[in-house]
Amino acid sequence: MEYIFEDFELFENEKKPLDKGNQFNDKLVYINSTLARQLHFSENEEKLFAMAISQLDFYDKNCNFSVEIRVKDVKEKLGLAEDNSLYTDLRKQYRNLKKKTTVDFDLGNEEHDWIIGDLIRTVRSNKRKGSIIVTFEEELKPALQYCKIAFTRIPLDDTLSYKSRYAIILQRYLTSLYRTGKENAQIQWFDFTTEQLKTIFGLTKDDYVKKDGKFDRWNFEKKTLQIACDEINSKSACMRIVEWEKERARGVIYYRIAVMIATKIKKEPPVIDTDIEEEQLSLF
DNA sequence: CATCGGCATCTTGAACATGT
DNA sequence: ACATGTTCAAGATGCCGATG
Repeated sequence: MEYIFEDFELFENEKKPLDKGNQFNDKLVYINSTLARQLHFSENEEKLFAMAISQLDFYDKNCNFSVEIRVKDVKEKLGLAEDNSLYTDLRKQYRNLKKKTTVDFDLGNEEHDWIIGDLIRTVRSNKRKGSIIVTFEEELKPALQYCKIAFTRIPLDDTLSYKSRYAIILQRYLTSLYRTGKENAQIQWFDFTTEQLKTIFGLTKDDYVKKDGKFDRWNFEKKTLQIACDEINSKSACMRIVEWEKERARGVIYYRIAVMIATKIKKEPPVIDTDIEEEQLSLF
């Protein structure tokens, strides 16, 4: 599975804003998984990145790939303490974040074979103004556009409320697959092989493999999928994992995940009972 | 009897907090 | 800003019972 850039042109020529509508296709998912494999953020880094990229506007003609972030707002959203170490802590976190935004893609076009770079070029602080300026790498615009879609089509508050990064990743991925229909919040099923799920979660082949070479499925489920589903169900404003199950077909074990996403959110999203009725869905 | 999946518990290391 | 202590999630280990 290699990264393909051929559809980047499509996005360049796309007229409507990338973060409106539901323009996802298989290629997005394809690239998404490549990015997922390369971007391994901790929870806080996921949040800082999502906040930064949510401010990026590709349709601003004067877009200079810089976003100004109010430290006051970051502090509030992440629940950081107001003390002298605030800027020191943020400095450290942004430093780590920048390091982890290194991407390495095969281009395979006539001009270039591949490209290596950091999605974030610089991070500057202006303590007097109380802001931090994040500058993204202009040369990686296509990758940033995919990130923009993937990271900001889900409510920022969902991302910010999760403790497990697997919840953030799973919601992002399921959202990219989910087709919004006329009916609000229909249940849709998605199948993943174990290998696909590991890729989505940014795990390597060797993760959750016992010393004897056997895959540690129980721990894998409990520590990634189960935690992610539980967090989404208890905290997300718009997504519910109705259920997930294992299925064996031709020796390969599939995970089938039933998900529903509300596009119109009423005041309080209902809690999902174990056996949910069709009528209840329309309320959601 | 051997293998495998299910499970509880132990270990470790990264992230976070605290003190200097 | 750095060093040190603390916490907790991720991963490892190994037992147990079911299955064939």
